[in-house]
Amino acid sequence: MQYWLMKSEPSEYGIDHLKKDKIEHWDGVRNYQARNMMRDQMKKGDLAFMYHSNCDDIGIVGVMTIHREGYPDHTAFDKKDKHYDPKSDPDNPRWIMVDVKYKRKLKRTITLQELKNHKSLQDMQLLRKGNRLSIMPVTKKDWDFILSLE
DNA sequence: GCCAACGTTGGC
DNA sequence: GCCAACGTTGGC
Repeated sequence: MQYWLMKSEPSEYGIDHLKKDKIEHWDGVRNYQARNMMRDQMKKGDLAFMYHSNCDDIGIVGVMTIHREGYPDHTAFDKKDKHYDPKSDPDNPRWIMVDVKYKRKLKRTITLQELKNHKSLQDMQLLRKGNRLSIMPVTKKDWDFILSLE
């Protein structure tokens, strides 16, 4: 059982969308490191924070469950899709996605600024300078601590 | 809108 | 395999 953090822009797809949809595929990841984690490490039943980036209220907003393990991201084959990738061959898909399931919305947003203020979280990958990964593992220690802030 | 920090591409 | 140019991410 592992813990994760997954970034999303709420103007594209946020926690309220997932609350309504209940289950959604996490498509559009076009970064090899993030893909490899979805393909090799994410297991059904793992828990993930949803993190809102590029918005007025940056931070952790909810909890999701990994509902389906890695499978081909079909949006890479769709010419009309924003994340279309002509180099992804349907017979040998380059990109992977998982399905996530809504678990709950946090009572409040735990902001990036707040996370930065906690010494015990300073080693979190999220807080490392220049970090641009949209999917990253979270240790159980950090997971529990962050939830205790809620 | 700016810009630092990456990741990717492609010529050599 | 190197590296410059370019594109993207994401906080501010």
